[in-house]
Amino acid sequence: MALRNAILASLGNGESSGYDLAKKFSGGVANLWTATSQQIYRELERMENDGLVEARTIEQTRRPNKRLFSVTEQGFEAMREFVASEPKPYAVRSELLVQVEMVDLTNLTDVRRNIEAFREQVLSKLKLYRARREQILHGRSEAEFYADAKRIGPFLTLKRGIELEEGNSAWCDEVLEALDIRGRALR
Amino acid sequence: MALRNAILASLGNGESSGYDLAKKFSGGVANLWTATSQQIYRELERMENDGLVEARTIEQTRRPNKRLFSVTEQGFEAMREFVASEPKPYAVRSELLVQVEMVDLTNLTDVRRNIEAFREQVLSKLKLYRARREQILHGRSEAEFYADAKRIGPFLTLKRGIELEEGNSAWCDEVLEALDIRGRALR
DNA sequence: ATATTCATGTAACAAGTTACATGATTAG
DNA sequence: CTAATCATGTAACTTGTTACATGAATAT
Repeated sequence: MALRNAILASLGNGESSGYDLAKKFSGGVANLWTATSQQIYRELERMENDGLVEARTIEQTRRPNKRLFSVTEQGFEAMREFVASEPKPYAVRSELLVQVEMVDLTNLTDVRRNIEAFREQVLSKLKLYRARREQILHGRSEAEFYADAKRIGPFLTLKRGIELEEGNSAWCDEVLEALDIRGRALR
Repeated sequence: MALRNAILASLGNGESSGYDLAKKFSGGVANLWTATSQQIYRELERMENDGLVEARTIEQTRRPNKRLFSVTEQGFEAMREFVASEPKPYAVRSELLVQVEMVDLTNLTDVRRNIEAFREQVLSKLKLYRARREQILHGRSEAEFYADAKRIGPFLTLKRGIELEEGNSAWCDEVLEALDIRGRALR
């Protein structure tokens, strides 16, 4: 019932296929939820049975046919109910953090390598997010945007995504420095 | 196999009971992983069968007996293997972010209320984390700490926790301001 | 008096992951 | 010519969540 709401939120931006949603939820653009394509196809089927979304099939000649899903009035009602409820506390699961926690009990250079690789991923995500931010603002200041725009929700969540990755990036730098100091001290 | 590593990391700080671990993993102190007590008891049992941890029973008179778990040599070997492997990308699941994404399609005041409540939780977590930080540093500068301390891993992950909550706090303020502007513009 | 803390667990169910399957198309 | 993209799904398995159960001790 939780992925369900994330899918509704995403379909609020307009109809899309399971495939499109899967791309958004694969740790990519939408920083608010992660899910695999298998989960999404399964959940879309259930949501269709429950009347929260409806699909129209697009016949394609050179591609497999696709089904574009959109939110029904019942789906919008479900969103209103969800927003009126108290959200569950957020959950973070980071294997990298677990590895860093273990650094003193295992291997410093292994951890270092994983931090460096992560740092690269973070920086490329950040580039994407910032470009998307500029695209949405389209020259307006934030205050102008908040007053004028059709929708501000997706922008506000994008902002959290940007700050999260900026935090990740700064943290990587701090950890790398700490590991340097540590390495010198232990030698 | 993932909660397993988080538990090993936690037991690296010394033996503890399922109950103690459950407290740490219930979204509380350890910002690197969340799990319920049920998951933890189940996983500890499996880990014991697999020889990664061992338990000694403490007989108590006025409390139920408790079992204190500690990492075996096999457990340490498992940690070294894990640290040598590439970590899976982190997963975030935040119902609040999903609600914010929906704000334009539902109800502004409901979202606002949930943000305000979240902000309070964030601030009290921050207070805890910062106190813990000072306690660990114990008057030393970070550089001194990195060179001297027995373990730096738990401190480095705590730092990410602090920055994460600072980010949450700043983001709450921005969202509240955005919703204010929005509210005035829509009136 | 009542709620919270300590301390463990079982059982049922929901959600998430991994592996497999298909098959044409287009970009490098 | 190889890899990636488009587009959908099924099946098996592993995790995570919720509900229930027990029962004394201590804090409000």
